[in-house]
Amino acid sequence: MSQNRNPQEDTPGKSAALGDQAYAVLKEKLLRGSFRPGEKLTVRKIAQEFGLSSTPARDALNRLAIQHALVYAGPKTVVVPNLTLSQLREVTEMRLALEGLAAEKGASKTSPEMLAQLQEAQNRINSALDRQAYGDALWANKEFHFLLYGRSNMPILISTIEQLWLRIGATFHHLYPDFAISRLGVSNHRAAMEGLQNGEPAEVRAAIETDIRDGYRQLRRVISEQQS
Amino acid sequence: MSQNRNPQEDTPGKSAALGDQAYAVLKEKLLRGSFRPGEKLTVRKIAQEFGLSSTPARDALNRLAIQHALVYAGPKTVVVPNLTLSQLREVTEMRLALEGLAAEKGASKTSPEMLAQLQEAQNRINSALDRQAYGDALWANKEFHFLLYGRSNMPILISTIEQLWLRIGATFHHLYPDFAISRLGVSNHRAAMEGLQNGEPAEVRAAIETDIRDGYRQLRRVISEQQS
DNA sequence: TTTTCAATTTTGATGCAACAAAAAATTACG
DNA sequence: CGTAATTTTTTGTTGCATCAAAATTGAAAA
Repeated sequence: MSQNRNPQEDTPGKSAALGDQAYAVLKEKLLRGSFRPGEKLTVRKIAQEFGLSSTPARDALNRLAIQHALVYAGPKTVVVPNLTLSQLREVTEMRLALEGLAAEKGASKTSPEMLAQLQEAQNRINSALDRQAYGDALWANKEFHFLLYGRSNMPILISTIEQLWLRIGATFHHLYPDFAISRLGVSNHRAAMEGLQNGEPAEVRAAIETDIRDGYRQLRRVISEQQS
Repeated sequence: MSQNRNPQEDTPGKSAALGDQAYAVLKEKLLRGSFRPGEKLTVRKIAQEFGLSSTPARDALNRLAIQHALVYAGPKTVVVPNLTLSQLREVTEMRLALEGLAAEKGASKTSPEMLAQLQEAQNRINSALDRQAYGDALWANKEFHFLLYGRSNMPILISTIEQLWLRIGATFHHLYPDFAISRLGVSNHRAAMEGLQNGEPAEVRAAIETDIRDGYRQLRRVISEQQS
């Protein structure tokens, strides 16, 4: 749990204010899909939960709302977002453009250590899937992707991608109570690592794009069923 | 001056809070490059300037800082950002991917009215350049681009692009005290409109990409000179 | 039973004062 | 005269009380 507002993009100063912690925790829960979409969050409830006054609690919620990690359902009601199909489609197109770019750039700066790290992340994905620990699987999956993107040395790009993940994060919640996640992207990840090993950035990009498209189909199904 | 937090992406509720106005005004000034990069902004100064207490003023500054429209220079000092060359390069690559996408999507949903609006915006750009009113020229230029992007019906994409413009906005400040802006993108804009008229989205995308690259070269020159 | 309207409670926004930490200014020392 | 230490000022953060607006509940009427 980092007390930094954004692990990717440095924030030179900005000591860990009290409200930053609440922000970080909430953000992580949102990313992992721990919240039920549509769940209502109030200043006072957060304040009580974290044991602080309303000012920093309100800060944390506001920050998340600005990033659209939370959305307004009414003038005085912030809720965990529930993506519509058209929003999911839009985010997917953006992810293809942005993560494609990040993957290609990251792949062009490969190293043996990174490959090992990726493999390690993949192992964790597999083991989590075996244990049916879908939350962990999603988490490790996130690490796999951002490990690759991180090599691009493009902090702004990465933080923007993170924003997109934040938006879809809550939707994952629908994924793991009932639905089994198929071995999402195992072969895609393997293809990415192969491309990496052989110094073929375009191949890595293609693999990641396919991975994104596969994930899109999964979520699309969930959202369709959930909307009906 | 809209009291809405984000003109592109709807925010159903969220009445125009007091601090929202300060936020909107500051954001606009940032976008137009009215601030000198490196300029220090303090809570109390903003509070006094807008005639409010520290709480909403602090809110406004915080929001801008989250979006990186302002950055921390120290633990207690937010300043108007001064892009480095590498940041400019990064933003440019992201703009190419994102605005290219938006342009192409927007172009595929063209209409005669839009063409007229674009032409009107272009006229305003030209007249502003004649008057050497560079602030106005930049403003009309922004309108031209977002008019096109707006047709894409992709609000998330558009707000993300706006974020990027927010980041580079302040850099424009260096542009217009001394430097004359060459007729930036006049021919590119014409090419875009032509492609639009002929129903060639790919052509529009190419024109916009060229426009972005041209603008990049301009800013690169300014930043290089300013850094030395 | 359903709908409408009023009363009640909840909730976000704001101003303000107090506090701690960081900046800036000033002084002392080399 | 320049540098380091110290004092003074500035500044962000937080808690809390208050207010207005919105959400919720409940009652009354159709």
